[in-house]
Amino acid sequence: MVAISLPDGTVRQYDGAVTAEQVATDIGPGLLKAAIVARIDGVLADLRLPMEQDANLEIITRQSDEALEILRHDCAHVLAEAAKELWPAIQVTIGPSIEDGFFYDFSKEEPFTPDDLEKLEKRMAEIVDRDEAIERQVWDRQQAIDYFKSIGEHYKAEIIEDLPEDEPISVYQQGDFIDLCRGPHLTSTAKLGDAFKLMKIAGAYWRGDHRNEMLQRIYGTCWRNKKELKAYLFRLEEAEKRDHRRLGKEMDLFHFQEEAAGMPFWHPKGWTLYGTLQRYMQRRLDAGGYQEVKTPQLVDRSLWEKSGHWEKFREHMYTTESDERIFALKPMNCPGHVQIYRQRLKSYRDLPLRMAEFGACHRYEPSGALHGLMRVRAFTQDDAHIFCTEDQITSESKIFCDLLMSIYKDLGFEDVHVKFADRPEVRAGEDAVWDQAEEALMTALTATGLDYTMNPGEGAFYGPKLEFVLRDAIGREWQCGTLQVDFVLPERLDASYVGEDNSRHRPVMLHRAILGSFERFIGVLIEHYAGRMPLWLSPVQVVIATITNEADEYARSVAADMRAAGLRVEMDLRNEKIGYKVREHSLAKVPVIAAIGAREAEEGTLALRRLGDKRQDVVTLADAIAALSKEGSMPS
RNA sequence: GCCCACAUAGCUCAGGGGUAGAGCACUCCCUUGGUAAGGGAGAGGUCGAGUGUUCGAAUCACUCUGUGGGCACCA
Repeated sequence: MVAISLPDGTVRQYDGAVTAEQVATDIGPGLLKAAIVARIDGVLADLRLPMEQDANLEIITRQSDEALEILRHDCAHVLAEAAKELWPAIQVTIGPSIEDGFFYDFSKEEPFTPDDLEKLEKRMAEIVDRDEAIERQVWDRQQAIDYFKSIGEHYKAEIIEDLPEDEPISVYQQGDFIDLCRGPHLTSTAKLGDAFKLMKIAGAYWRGDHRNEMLQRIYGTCWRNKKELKAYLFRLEEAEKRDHRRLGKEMDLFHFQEEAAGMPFWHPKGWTLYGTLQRYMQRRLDAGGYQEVKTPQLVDRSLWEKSGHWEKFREHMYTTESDERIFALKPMNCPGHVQIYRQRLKSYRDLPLRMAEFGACHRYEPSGALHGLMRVRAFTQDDAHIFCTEDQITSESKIFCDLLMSIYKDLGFEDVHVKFADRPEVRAGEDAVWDQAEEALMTALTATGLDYTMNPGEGAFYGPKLEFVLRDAIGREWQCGTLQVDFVLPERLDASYVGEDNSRHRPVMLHRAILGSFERFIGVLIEHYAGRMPLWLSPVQVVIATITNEADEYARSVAADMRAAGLRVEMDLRNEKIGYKVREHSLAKVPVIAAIGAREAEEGTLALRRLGDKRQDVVTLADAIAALSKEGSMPS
């Protein structure tokens, strides 16, 4: 007897081994139809996997998130089957589900064309219509390797060869297509449905290593039903409208051009936004006990050799020669800050010493890495280094995290993804030092109570780091804030302090940035707000738009009064209809339009209209200035 | 850096081996109109750069630069 316990507490008895599919059938046709996969004793498995002993069973239906992942994974398999049918010589490699969809990497002589995507989609639909049963088989390791080699699937054979010895080799067959896969999968291709779409062709290195050959990756999206697919495609379209590169142009904030690839030209409005953000940061850092400094852009290579950056990053540094010496444009501020630190003998009483700089850095980033403001070659970090004792690491880290979260909140970011990146394979420093650094940082992170995920092996070469990650309009992740513990640089650049015991000690350096770079953060900020910045950050806070020329003089005096109150104001006295002006300034994302005509001029009022709002609010000039100044001043 | 695609007016884009087109923006004129486009006229381009093929190249080929999507990289 086999007893199958279901989530609602009921237990079903069977004479012998039974499959989840059978149980679902017994419960009802509705459940069977919706069933995607089973969870047997907490582990996801095929619906047709026989349960030979008592088990806890949960039928995962189409509605669940886990089912969606299975659908996407299956969709990848169907794509691979379609590709094999259309191009028999193609080699299939891997095809996992990912956020919103899946991809599959192929090795193929001729590149895929956009037309191929249509052909593939059509063939995939046919495979779904064929209702091919998807069957799991467990093969002998060598048999599997031989089989995949015999059909020319050398990548598959390589994957099996690299699997742990004790791992069972499971393959899935649908129609004539057999693929190595851990599963689980649907019972049939028909269950996939029709809510999928191939999105784009890309290149990707085999096993993610740039020394390997480049495969052709096809990305697709897959959903439970057409309605969800349509909603997703609509969401993408909407997100495109928030792209900071597009808004940067539309709102006249910045531009790029060929002669300075990866280096933004900030226009007046963009620079106003930048400046406002910088003043805000200055205020917060000042209140946080930081001292602001400024270090040289060009520094002799010898300093970079000492710091170790020359050896590791020389290819990515801009250099210039003068007086037969080689100078590098600074790619970072740390060595400069250590020079300032070293200028006077420091005591333990000086620590923690928090040294901040809005440091303009240049890095020759690989051409393929450039991406609007998010990844540039010239950028300004809101950088700071905290020189402290080992005992102070945890408390300083905690203080920093709190400051960062408070600033992010002011800037409209409530949910921040925190990652803890620990020791990389190639690193400087003893393991004991790493143990200590990681533990101190982890203690601080735990103390903040923030949720985090691990990012194994992704720490800096000199120490572990926290990454504060924000997302852009289409969900791409960008690291903005960071906190790094460093025992190495103080040693290399000989920073020290005199301790209570009257002998010399090495301080620890905490590298930290909150925005990361002004460029990237502003890029994220624009997308986050879809260009509709809060009043205090808006480059233009109010446009005074006249309805007729008769109001011109009043408009000028209103503008003067508002400017005197510190508001950023523009006037629109053009001979255009008010509807035209409203449209234009709305498209430019100006938060407040103050319309004035003869009536307002007469009464000393303004007709205020908030961006996107149909209503207008007629208020006196004095009230308007009081309210807007309050709302428009930066958070403190 | 690697794979694929793209580059035409300030912007968004159409066209395509025989000397360049639209809409918006811009300039001028008319219009002074109460909340997301009033009307008319005009000006504006070595079709990213270079080399080649051709009687002829913006169009075809190649190289380069830049951009987009990925991958790799990210002190």
